[in-house]
Amino acid sequence: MAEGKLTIRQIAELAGVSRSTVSRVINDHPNVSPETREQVSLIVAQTGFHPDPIARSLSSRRAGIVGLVIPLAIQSLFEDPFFPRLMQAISQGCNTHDYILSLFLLHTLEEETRVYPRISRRQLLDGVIVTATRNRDPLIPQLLANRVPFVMQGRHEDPRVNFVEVDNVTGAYTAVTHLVRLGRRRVALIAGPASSVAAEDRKRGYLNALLERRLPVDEGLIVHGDFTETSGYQAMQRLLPHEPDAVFVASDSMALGALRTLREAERRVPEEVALVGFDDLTHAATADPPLTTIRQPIQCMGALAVEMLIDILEDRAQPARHITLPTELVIRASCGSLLAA
Amino acid sequence: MAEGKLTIRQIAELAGVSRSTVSRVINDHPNVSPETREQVSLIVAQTGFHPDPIARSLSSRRAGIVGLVIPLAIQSLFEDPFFPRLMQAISQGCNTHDYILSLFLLHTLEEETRVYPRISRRQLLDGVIVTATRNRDPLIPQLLANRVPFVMQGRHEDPRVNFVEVDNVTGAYTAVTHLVRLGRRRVALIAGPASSVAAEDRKRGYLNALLERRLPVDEGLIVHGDFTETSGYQAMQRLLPHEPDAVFVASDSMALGALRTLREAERRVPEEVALVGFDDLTHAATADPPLTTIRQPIQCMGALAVEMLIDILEDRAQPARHITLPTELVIRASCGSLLAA
DNA sequence: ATGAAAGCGCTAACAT
DNA sequence: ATGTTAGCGCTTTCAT
Repeated sequence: MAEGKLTIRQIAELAGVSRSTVSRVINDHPNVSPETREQVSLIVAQTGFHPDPIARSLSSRRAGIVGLVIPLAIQSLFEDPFFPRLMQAISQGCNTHDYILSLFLLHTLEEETRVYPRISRRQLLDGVIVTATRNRDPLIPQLLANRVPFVMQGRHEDPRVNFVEVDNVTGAYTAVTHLVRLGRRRVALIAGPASSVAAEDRKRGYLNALLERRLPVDEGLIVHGDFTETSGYQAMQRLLPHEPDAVFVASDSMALGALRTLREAERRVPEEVALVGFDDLTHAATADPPLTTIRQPIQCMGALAVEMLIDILEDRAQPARHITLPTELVIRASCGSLLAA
Repeated sequence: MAEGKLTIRQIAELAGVSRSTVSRVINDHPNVSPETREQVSLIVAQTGFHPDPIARSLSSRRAGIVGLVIPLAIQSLFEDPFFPRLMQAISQGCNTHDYILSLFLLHTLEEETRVYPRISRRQLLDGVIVTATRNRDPLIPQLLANRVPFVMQGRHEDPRVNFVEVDNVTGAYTAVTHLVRLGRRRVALIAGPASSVAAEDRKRGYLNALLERRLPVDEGLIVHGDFTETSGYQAMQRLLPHEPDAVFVASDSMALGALRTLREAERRVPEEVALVGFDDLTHAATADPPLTTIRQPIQCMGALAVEMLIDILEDRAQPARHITLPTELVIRASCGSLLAA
């Protein structure tokens, strides 16, 4: 139990073997006789010895640390539970696999330019998970150039990039088609920021649904927010003069904001304006009226991102992997499906 | 620019000096002549050399990594923006000081028992920030025993513990006194979990305010939640039969839940039941009615926690420091102050 | 002011 | 199966 400065050397002396043998025991190498292993393990357990991770990293060239990068965090990190849920899943995955998670939230472009190089240098970090990227995030080419193993949450056009995403196009398409089938003809869109890949895909799904039904695309019915409640509130205000009879909102947070606008404007939901959100956050179910939404498996994405990254780290170079998870339409009151009933 | 395997050794050769000298230049040691420094710096810049942080850590016994521990994260991390905001501030502080932030979210007791020892062993982590603790979190004695430098967000009874907290007692006292002054006589409390230090302090503030005004303490008017919206919703339901004319709710998230209950029960807020929350989250201002609340400086707490920890890391052992930040009563419609106007 | 040399604690050939 | 040895890349005395 006595600490002090316990090293592999002392353990070797106490066990009457060489340091290599202790190292082998610690790292579960095969070439150790059962008795020796037993003996050494005993000493290790008795002394409470734990190898110094830094020294271990220096010789083995791996640190057991995974980075999670969230660029431009300031926009919606505070308000939107998306990132907390993702982080939670990623953290859990790291805990399970005995990796340590380092968090890089980049709030400003200045921070980004300072911190990106440190992430890309592939020192300290074994691999990286990158999330919430805009279309041309400069981090990606840097990571590729430096051969840093990484996985993205959200798709990326470069085929070399590993990613886990959700089928945003189909999700949005499903939402809009659902509204159209219910008889809505002026379906508006509150989109996410133009720079976001997910937002872009959801917009495409919206357009696909309209085109397929031969419905006109009215530019006045398309407005942009930044995924926050406040931006949804403002977007809905801009939409009101164009008299939509339904709105597909690209995130639940924005949908809650839109709901607030509609309440203030005394428009009945879903009778006058039907609403479908995206995410299925906890708050969606308790909104007034409860929000119909496209559920995306956030935690699952996080868990898969970790799995994929660790696979890459431990197997080394494989062909790039792309996983696209399905979404699910969750029908509640806000879309008007339940009006007939 | 050519990478490959750039080490301090190559730089030394290129600059025609010894490795020690390069090390001195890199670390801004005084004993280097201006010319030599100039010369070496030039080579470093030209080659884009960056010392390997792991090797550096091994010799210097410091890694430049700070841990952030959030125990029992599952409860409210998803829903309540408190932690994201705190993390954001802590992350920013780390970025500023060139520390890397490692995140430890412990979701279950099993994870806790597995991960706590790794945190306490003071390998890899230079120091730790611990947040959201329950009364007797076993991590604290472990950290103290191992002499791990750490700072808590939230007070701790052991005087050796450094912490940054908010004056929860006075905050709650202010909220309740405000309600009493407005003529409310049956002021209820939706408290946080009994295990939380902050929740306990807010309860004490509530009790102090009642006692000072010689108002009876009715146990039926005190219920507990877990800081989430849902728990606030349920807590308010339990409160309704006891007919409070006001409620102090220990977090805005719970207050939003309480508001939902009151809306469903068709109780008018603030006319029939006045409400004061705690936190001043973004959603408080946009609630219907807008929520009177006790603002606490979350970001400031985070920033100060980082500053304090880094002071400790770089100055070494000082007497323990305790910072208590003030709260602020933010008056909106839900408390009834504006009824007269 | 500079360099030589001894580690930091561990892993991983290589030798036996 | 076990031990010997040479690093991993850097910092830091200690000489000079």
